[in-house]
Amino acid sequence: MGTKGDGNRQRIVDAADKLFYRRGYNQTSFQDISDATGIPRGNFYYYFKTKDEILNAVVNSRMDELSEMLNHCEAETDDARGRLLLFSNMLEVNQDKVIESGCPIGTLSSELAKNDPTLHTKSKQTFVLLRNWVKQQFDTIGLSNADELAMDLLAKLQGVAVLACAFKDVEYVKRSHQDIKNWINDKTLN
Amino acid sequence: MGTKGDGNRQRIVDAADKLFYRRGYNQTSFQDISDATGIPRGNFYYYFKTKDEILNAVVNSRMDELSEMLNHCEAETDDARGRLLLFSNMLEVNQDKVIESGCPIGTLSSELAKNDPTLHTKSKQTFVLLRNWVKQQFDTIGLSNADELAMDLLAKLQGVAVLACAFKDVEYVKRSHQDIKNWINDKTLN
DNA sequence: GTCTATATGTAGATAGAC
DNA sequence: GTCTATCTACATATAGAC
Repeated sequence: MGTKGDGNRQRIVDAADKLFYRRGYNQTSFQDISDATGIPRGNFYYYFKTKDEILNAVVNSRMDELSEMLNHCEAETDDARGRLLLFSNMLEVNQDKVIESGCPIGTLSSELAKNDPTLHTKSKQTFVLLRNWVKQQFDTIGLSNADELAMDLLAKLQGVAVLACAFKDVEYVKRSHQDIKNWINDKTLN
Repeated sequence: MGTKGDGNRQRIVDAADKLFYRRGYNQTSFQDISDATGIPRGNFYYYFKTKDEILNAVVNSRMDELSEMLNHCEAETDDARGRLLLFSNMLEVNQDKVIESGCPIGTLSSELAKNDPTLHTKSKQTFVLLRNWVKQQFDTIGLSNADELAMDLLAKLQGVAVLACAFKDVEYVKRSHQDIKNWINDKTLN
């Protein structure tokens, strides 16, 4: 807190964030992060005891950014439907990254599910955050099955992300995004 | 062909298939496959020049199994809707594995998208096989947007698989499978 | 706080005896 | 065809000088 190293710590987290997304957690080495930041490998252990701790910091950082984005959606409009539509825009806004590397939340979760359960649980937190926020929007409208609708919306986004990345298809993303917006309207308009 | 080593070759492929699914391609070592089969590490290079070649053989093996399964769906009924419903049962039949490790096709594709493009292209073949088969079923019914419907169905399955694995939720799988069956009926019943 | 040098383990891949 | 021994590279992690 307030010490000189905080800048370096954040630079490590930011570089790891991008690399974990683009290459995966397991395929990202300390050397990769060192190359990206200019900070020597050995120095990382001053900030983090293990690679797991870097992942922890990355997930926390992602959740902070996500919360900010969701707060922005809330600030834009009082209408829950409008908030959900804004949220769903994420898919098309990030379409290039999604086509290249998939959804950062989904792919990290899928990767870590095959390794350490502790790491998988940590990565899951981002999904929980999303699920609760989306549920809250459906709740506001007064829908009794808000949590199921939240899961359905997240599943739609994840499914599109997996196929968009597999087939590298921009048009598919655009079409699917429109389908999702139609679905949101369908569920939220009485 | 017909030589003594074919049995060992298949044992390697089968063990690698399971390990690539449960631990991921990158996280599976030759030692892991050796432990699973009892065949020494160094022996693998008699059958495969590189690890990539093992992946190639695994994907080919998976496509053979998948083709067999799809042929089985076709043999069961002449009704395209019935075939699609049978196909969608895959989700609930394999629910335990899906919850533990996700969809074998989707997670492999997502993993390899972050590494070698060549490997990703290879893994994509399984998706292409599925897409074409599902499209063919919708075609049979006479739907003009058969390919879009095929992508939509695959996306639904992938989305459910990602979330089922992330949240480890059996009830969610069962409910979503029912939703998918309803969707298939909705699209195929005039 | 920052850096270099290094320890230790294990990965994929090879050589060569049998 | 099958196996052991080994090579080379690189992974995470540590020790200790500055």
